[in-house]
Formats: sequence, structure tokens, C-alpha cells
Amino acid sequence: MEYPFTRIEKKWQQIWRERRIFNPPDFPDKPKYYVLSMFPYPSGVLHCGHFSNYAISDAISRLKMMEGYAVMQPMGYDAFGMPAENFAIKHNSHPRITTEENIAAMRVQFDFMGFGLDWEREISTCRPEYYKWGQYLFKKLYEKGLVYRKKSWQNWCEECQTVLANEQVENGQCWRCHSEVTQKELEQWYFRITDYAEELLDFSKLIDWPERVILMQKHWIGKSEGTRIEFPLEDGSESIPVFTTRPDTVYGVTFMALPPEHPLVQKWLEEDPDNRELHDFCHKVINEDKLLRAAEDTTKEGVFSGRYCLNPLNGNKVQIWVTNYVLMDYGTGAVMAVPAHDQRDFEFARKYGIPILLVIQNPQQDLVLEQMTEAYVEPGIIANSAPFDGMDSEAAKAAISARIEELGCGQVTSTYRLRDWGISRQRYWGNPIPVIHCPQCGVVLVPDSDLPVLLPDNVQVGKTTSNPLLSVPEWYMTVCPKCGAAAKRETDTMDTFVDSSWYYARYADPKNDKAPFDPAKAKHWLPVDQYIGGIEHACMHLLYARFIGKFMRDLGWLDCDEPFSRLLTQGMVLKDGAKMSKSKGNAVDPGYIIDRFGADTLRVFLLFASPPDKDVEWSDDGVMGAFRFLNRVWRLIEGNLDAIRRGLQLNVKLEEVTPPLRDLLFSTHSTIKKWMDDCQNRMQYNTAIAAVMEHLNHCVAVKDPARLKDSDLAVFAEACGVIPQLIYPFAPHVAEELWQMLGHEKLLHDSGLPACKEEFLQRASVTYVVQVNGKLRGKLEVAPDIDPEELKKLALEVENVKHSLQGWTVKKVIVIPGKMVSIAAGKQ
RNA sequence: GCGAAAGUGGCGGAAUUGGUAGACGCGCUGGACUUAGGAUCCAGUGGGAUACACCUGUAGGGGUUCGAGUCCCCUCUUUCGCACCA
Repeated sequence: MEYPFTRIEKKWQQIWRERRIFNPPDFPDKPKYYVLSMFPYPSGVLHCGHFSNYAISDAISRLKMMEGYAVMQPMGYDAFGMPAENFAIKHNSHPRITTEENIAAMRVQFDFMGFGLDWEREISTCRPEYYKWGQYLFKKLYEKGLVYRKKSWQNWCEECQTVLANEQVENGQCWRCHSEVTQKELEQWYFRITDYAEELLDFSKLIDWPERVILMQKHWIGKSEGTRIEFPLEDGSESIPVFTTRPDTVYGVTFMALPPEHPLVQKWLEEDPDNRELHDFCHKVINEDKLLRAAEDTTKEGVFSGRYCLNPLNGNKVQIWVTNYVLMDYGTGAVMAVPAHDQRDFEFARKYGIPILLVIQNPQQDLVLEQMTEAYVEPGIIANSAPFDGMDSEAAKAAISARIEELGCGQVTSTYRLRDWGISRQRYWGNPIPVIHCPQCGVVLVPDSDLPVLLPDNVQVGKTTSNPLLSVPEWYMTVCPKCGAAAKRETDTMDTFVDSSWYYARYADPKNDKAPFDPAKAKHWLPVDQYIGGIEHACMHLLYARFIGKFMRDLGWLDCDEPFSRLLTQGMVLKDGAKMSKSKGNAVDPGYIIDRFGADTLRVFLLFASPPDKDVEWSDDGVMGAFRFLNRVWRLIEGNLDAIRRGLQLNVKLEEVTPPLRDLLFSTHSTIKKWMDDCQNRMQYNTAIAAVMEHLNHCVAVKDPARLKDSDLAVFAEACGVIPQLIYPFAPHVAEELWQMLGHEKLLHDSGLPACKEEFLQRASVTYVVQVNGKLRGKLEVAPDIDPEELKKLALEVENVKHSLQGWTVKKVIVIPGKMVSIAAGKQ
């Protein structure tokens, strides 16, 4: 017989809805707990990965409710973006329509699972009431000088017909469609995330973020400390700033390396239209595949520009080369080349016969220039550097930097690998950038009263090769809000990561039509206490959201430094070792599983299969195992209902409990203890469930419960009676039903945590293991408070121990309280 | 190349501070029961062996320790992130 999961699940979903247990007020009288899962893109289907994510967040949420918190667990849709646009093209429809249809379809699936979500707070980023405030936020950023426009070489995805931010390029491919990313020169809007680089490196306010994610962000931001030095051009007209982490090698500079994109190089190209060599080289390199050009094994190439600059420290003439190995967008976009002490410069200098000058000597073994096959990059003793000779090179870094600052030709500084966030997208289905381009006034922000800039509906989606909004003149043709002249709207839309960089705050006040949210409400609910999502967003969404969170704090809208206190990166759901996907044909339909075994079974399976942060390997048999477990729980309680209900009225009198039930009593309380530790401290639900299974096995083993004497019956009833509480976070529907059957009035979220009573954790006897030289040789059942000396004596008298000690001499006996006696013996 | 994490039965995974390796589940083997089910219950299940005083075993090799899956050194493999960052 299978337990009636369909009836039960429907019933409790309805009761929860009616009692509004998942709809906390704005200012609850209990302490708050904010649980958030990264919102999904509305594809129309929830797959196993979603369910695994939400099963985890729902378990946390229900646990916190039992613990007495007012829990908010909202849900919404990351609805703008390329996939929606492509989906609509494929179905010959409009993204607005397909997106809303998909949202409706997904809502049904959410409901089937019975997740404790507050649907009154639902948001969808593609609705004007939401994106209006994204535009407002853009304006705030602009007003604070954190938005600018710049023409430069962009990561361009031909397939998606749009640019991509650096974070969105993976191994030279688009993060979404995995087609090759090329370079295109475009004028783009940027958010100055680099202004927050230093603060983004401060991870101290994050309580439980995976070390891995912190490390990834740290590397991504890539702070490096060094010195900025100005190298004046020979003619004195201007100077080239460089950034170096090796100021100790300045005297060894023999050439200057510039990328073709460098403004000075661009200027020279204009001045010397006839310099074919330079023109050809620059043209070739700029149009080269960026990935290829950046590859480490790409041959270093360059041409001499024919110009010189001067080393500010000694006045030496320095050749200026245009090369393919310097990046325009890192540091100052120029490198002082020290071939003796930098491998790249070394290779380049050898290839083009540029002089090499040793300025650091290896203290172990003198370097001889002619014999060097690679650069010497280790610290050493300064040489050929006039006043600094003989100094330790590490000390010289500071000394030479100080000298540079004294001379006024540079300063100690830091530079970051992180670039500003390019947020323009040449796509239709996104939030319009609230800007008007006026021929007279230039860039003009759309006044607040005109927000939102509504996305027009009548766009020829997918038919254009250029920005789709350019096909709607009646939309982009407008008048300048300042001077009234004919003007043109910005036709780029915002990166969808802008939408998701502040949504967590909107949930605190999702229907506000006067502001993005009421700061008082947001300050109450934020930060998010537990955030859950995939690790793929480590350097994208999670970095952007931290940045915008800090910005909103600086506006006074929030009072937390970090939007997400705790982060859990959940694993993927795999089948046959590979990520489930429709294209691979290995996807499992969660709908079928729910129909056949119920939502609780699916949840238990997903949570039991592995710890939350590890991948889950799908297994049909595993689902059966979860189903069997819930059936066993059902049969235990339903089959002994009268006895349990009777026993729950009785008190446990310890002295009257018979030994087998004494063990069950211990099991009840040690299980509660382990369960609490696993759920609250370790966030390891697989072992929490395993502990309940083990306890269930003990309960089931009790024979003829109805005939137990009072104290034994009380123990049995308590043992069984606590199980609904223990499975509530994982299988809430069946838990709630059983809890009600046991006669409880309150719902489980309001039942408090099960109590572990220390006095029942005392056992009548303890098993000690006896080891001889690390090998298990016997066991002892003794009183828990046995005298150690007595215990040693007993251990040495164990038959098997005596036998294995024959011909050996005992050297030491070690007692590990409650666990073992270890005997060290030697040959004598 | 650099950085990080990991490697435990036939499988998913336990072992939290160095203390009985393999909890729990799946699968498998044998049995019981049966209004034959995707049922339930009982027993067994790391590998050996001369099968209850044994040996061996956590990728491989060394080391520390009374005791190592856990700590240290070396090697191998896998996964992930970054990748000319000056």
C-alpha cells in the first residue's frame, strides 16, 4: 500500500495558502530570516536543477520557521534577455506573450512542489512596474558619476548580435550560446564598478560564503600593487604613464612596449599615413582574434615606432615599440620593458635585437648576460642602478618608488584586473536605457516623470541585423526634455544582470510605485540571510549584486554592507555523470516523478542523494528509496496511531523503561541532537535524513507496541511522534498530515524544534574498543563512569587481547574516554 | 603555466577535533509471506583466506603517531577557475 500522497499534498498546499504562513508582514514581531534562491529565467519548465535548488531553500526556510523566525522566501523571474527573445522568434510570437505564458506554466509547477514561497511578493523584471525602477537606478548611478559612455573595442557575439561584458566571456566564447566572441568597436555605456574594487575585495562581512567563490572574486578583481611612472617623450610633448609591480627594475628598462590601440600610437598613425609597416602591423593585430592574440604561446611581435622616450630616473633614451603582447585595458595600457627580468620582454628583446641590461644580480650565482636563456625574475641584489646598487631588490622597490615620487614623475598605486562593467546590449528584450541624445544638449536623462521608458511592442524581433529598437522610429524619435528640439532615444538596452543586481531589495517592497522600495522595509529584511544558487555566477551576478548593493547603501537606501550574508552554491543534477539537458536527451521529467511518487519523495531524494553543495547523481532507484522511506514512516505512525496517541499522554519514567526501549529512548534524543547539528550548523541534509532513517529503523524494530507497559509506550510514542518534526523540512506535506493525525492542533512550522533531553543521552553502558598496536582486538561493555585504571586492567584481561599480546611487552596503555583503550606493545 | 578542490565498496555517499573505515540509501544474495506488488518482512553483503583468536583495505609511494581516510613530503588522476595582468 502506498500512502495517499496526492490527496495529502493538495490538502496541505491549500491549508498553507489559506493560513498565509508564507506571507510575512513588512515588519513582523518575530526576528526575521530572509531566504532567497536565485530567481529563474522563465523558460516555461522547471527542471530538476531548479527543484534541487528550491528543495534546499525550502528546507532552510521551514527549519527557520520552526526555530521561531518570521521567514520571507520570495520568488520571481529574471525575464528579460536573449533567451526570451530567441524563444519568441522560434515560436513566432512576441517575448511579452511567451514570457507571461511561461511564467504561468512555471507557477503551476511551483505549486505542485508545495514550496513555501510568498507569491504576494512575486516580481518579473520585464514588467514596467519593475524595470521603471531599474531605469531610476541607472539615473542615480549617472548622477553620482558612476555611469559613462566610451567608445572602445568590445566583446561581440555574432550569434547573439550583442556585446558582452568581460565577465560574460568564457574561454573566448559567449557564456550563453558558446559561439566565438570577436572584437567590435562600439560606443558603450559603462558602470564604474572599479570605483568599488577595493571595497569589493573586503569579504569580511560575508559569514558563510564558500571559500571558492571568494577566491574567484578575488582573482577576478585582481588587485596588484606597484608604481605608476611617467616616461616623457624625447620631444617633451607629453609622457607615457606605465604601471609596474617591479619599480626595482626601472634602471633596466631598454624599451617601451605599447599596444596598437594605445592613443599615442593612434595619433602617430594619423601623423604618418605613409608608415606602411606600422599601419599594416596595427591593422593586423587589432583585427586579430582576441583570444588568439592573448594566448600565452602566441609569438611576440612588434615594430619599432621610430620614436623614443626618456627614463625619468637616469635620462636614458628608450626605444618605443608597438607590440602585440600588451593589453590596452590593463594598468595604463603601456609597459616599461625590462628584458633582463621579465620573460615576455626577454623573448621580445632577443627576437628584435634590443639591448638587455642586468639590474638585479642573483646572489647565489652571478648571472652572465650572454649565457642567459631566460629572464631572471627572482629577487636579488641591485646592480647598474646608480645610487641603489648593492641594495636588496625587495627593499629597493620602496626606495626607488620613493625616489620616483620625490622627482614627481610617478607614485605608488594599485591597479586592478577588474574592468568597468559594460552594460549596453544591442538587443530588444531588455530594459531601455533612460537616455535621450539631443544634437544640442548631448546626453540628456529622461526625467523621472517620464519613467518608465516603455519598451515598444511593435518591434520586428529577429528580423534585424542591427539593434532591433532602431526599427521603431516612432519610438526612438522624440524631443529633448531640455531644449525641446528633435532628439533620439538611446536604442541600446541594459544587460539583464542590471535587473538582477537589485531585485533582492525589491522583494522587501515589491508593489511600491513611488520608489524602488521603501528603505525602512528593505532595511528590515536585508541582508538576505541565506542565498542559494549556482556557482556559475561567482564573478557575474554575485559581483554585480555586491556592487549595486554597496551603491544602494551609499544612497542611504540600505544599511548593510553586503546584500547576501550567507551563500550556498548548490550542485548540479547529473544523469550518467553529465548535466541533464534536453539536447543530450538525458533530462528527467520532474512532473512525472511528482505524479507517481509525490513532491515529498522528489524533495527527499534530491536532498538525500548528496550534500547541498555537491552534484546530485540522478537515480530512479534512489527515488524509489526515498518513496519507500516515506511509506515506512507512514506505516509506522498510521499503523500504530492509537498506541502512539495514547503513549503521547504518558510520561517517561526512566527507571521503569526496559532495556530495548531504553535504547530507543537514546536513539530518539541522539537523533534529535545529530539532526539539529546537521540542519543548523553543518547544512548537511543528507546526513540529517540518514539519521532519521536510522531512527526509523529502531522504531520499526519494536515488536507489538500496543502491548507495551506505560513507560515503554511513552518512549515508543515519543520516538515515533517526533518523526514528523524531523522530516518536516524535507517532506513537509506528509509530515504535516501525520502530525495532525497524532492530534496536534498547531501546524508544524509553529511547533518549535524537537527538544533533545540530555538526561536521556546517558547510556547504561558504554562500548569500549580495545586496540593492540592500532589493531582492533576486543570490545568491552562497561559503565560510563568507569575508573580508567580499572578499565585498563579489564582491557588487558580480554581473552583476545591476552592472546595477541603473547610474546610482547606492554609499554603504554592509553584510554580515550568513552571510546577506546589503546595498548602499545613491543617485542622483548 | 598559475590557483583551488577532490580521489573511500558494484553505485550515491558517511566517518564533525587524528580514535571501531564503509553510517544511511541503492543494488545484489538467500529466506519468509502473499487477495503476485515498482509490495512487505527477516538475514547477509569491501576484498582475501585454511570463513568466529587471521590477513588485507580509503588513487600510488614514503613519513609522524600507541593509533592516519583525516596531519606532513613526493607522485599520479579528475574537476573547476584564471590564463601574456606588466
